[in-house]
Amino acid sequence: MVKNKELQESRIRGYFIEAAKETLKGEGLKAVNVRTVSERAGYSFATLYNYFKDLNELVFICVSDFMDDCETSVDEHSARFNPGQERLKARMKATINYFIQYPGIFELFFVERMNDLGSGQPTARTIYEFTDRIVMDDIRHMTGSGEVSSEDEGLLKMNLRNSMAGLLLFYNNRLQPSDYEEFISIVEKQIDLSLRLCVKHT
Amino acid sequence: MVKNKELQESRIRGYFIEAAKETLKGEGLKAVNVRTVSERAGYSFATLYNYFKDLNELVFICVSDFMDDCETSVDEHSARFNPGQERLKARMKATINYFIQYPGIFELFFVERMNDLGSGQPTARTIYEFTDRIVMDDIRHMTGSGEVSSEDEGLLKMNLRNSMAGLLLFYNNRLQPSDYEEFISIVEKQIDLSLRLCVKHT
DNA sequence: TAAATTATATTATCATTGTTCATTTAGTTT
DNA sequence: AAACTAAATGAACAATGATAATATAATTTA
Repeated sequence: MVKNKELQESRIRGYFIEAAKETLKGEGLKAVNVRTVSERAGYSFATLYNYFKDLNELVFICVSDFMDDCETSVDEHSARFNPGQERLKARMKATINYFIQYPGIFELFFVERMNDLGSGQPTARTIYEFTDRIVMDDIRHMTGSGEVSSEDEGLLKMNLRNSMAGLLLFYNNRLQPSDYEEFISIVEKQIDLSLRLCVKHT
Repeated sequence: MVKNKELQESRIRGYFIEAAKETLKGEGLKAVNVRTVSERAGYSFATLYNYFKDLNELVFICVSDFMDDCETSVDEHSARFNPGQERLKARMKATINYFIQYPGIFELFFVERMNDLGSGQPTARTIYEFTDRIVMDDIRHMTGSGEVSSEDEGLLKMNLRNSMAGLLLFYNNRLQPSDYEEFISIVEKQIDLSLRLCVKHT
């Protein structure tokens, strides 16, 4: 029966994916290697190659899982706000907090160049668009209500995207600023600044 | 004679450093390995360890060299402008162009986490401050002339720093946007936006 | 049910890269 | 020339990604 086989296969793939995700969340990308992940999944390292082309394929399957995770977390943290500026801020902060909580995932998303082959290209676009998707609804809302002009819509999105990536890059990779409190205060300032640029009469 | 020995040693160190820099500029961080670099320097791989603690030490010596390179290039490209807004823009663009020209160096500066040990910590701070140093003079000038309020001085610096890192991160690592022309136009927009935020009556 | 076939998991093995160490080679002093 | 010192190197090991041949388990067929 073909159906059973598919189910079983996808379960085993799932064990490897789960193991890779745990390792990424806990110890980061550097700790993800064929032997560690396979052992965590309960298989020999060679078995991994029966279910994935190579380690990269496995790792980048995790990317889309984490995107869903992150969006869910952001939705939860912003549900109590009305659409618009306040919710936008909440969503930005939730996104940043997600990546702070799991530096390994940030690394995976933004830092590790989508290795070599064509398999990376679509992933790259997905990630790029991910950041826009996080803020899209609220920016649309603000454009709709006239708070943001339609020329500024794209600029705001761009500035939020770039500065968020920059903030996380410096904080996660460089430990700068060194403590979390200070970092959060800088995040606030950066988001307010982006909004100040574009939002009329704040 | 002790002096001779030091000179000879520092020359040989220089051969390794030069080889590492060439490889970084040309093929990027991934291509830098003990054997490649040593061969390029004209020595066996083992010789490298007579002059450097390990490969990381060698690589991070390159960082400060490249910072100097970059600053020189930025100075050249902005020399014809008067201090202030226009020169600031020119310097930002020159910085971005430098890293576009050598994606491997960007990777080295911003992406590769200063590995593990304590040797990384000071380097991290140096790099963080590097971006500020690029724009410092002009922002000071604008504060002095009253174009930028003293509260906004820090915000402008922060936004420029973060958004520059973000822009390069997306462009270099993700090839997004895909062509250079479009990227440059986005860079223009981003810089203008940062300035718009903070500079009075532009 | 036993044999044959297929699917799955694993061990053995190789290639690459960073690193160390003992040995060789070259240079210097006596 | 012999003894000594310093520099350069090759042999070797560990970690990691990957492949392929073999062993094991499951399934089908006679």
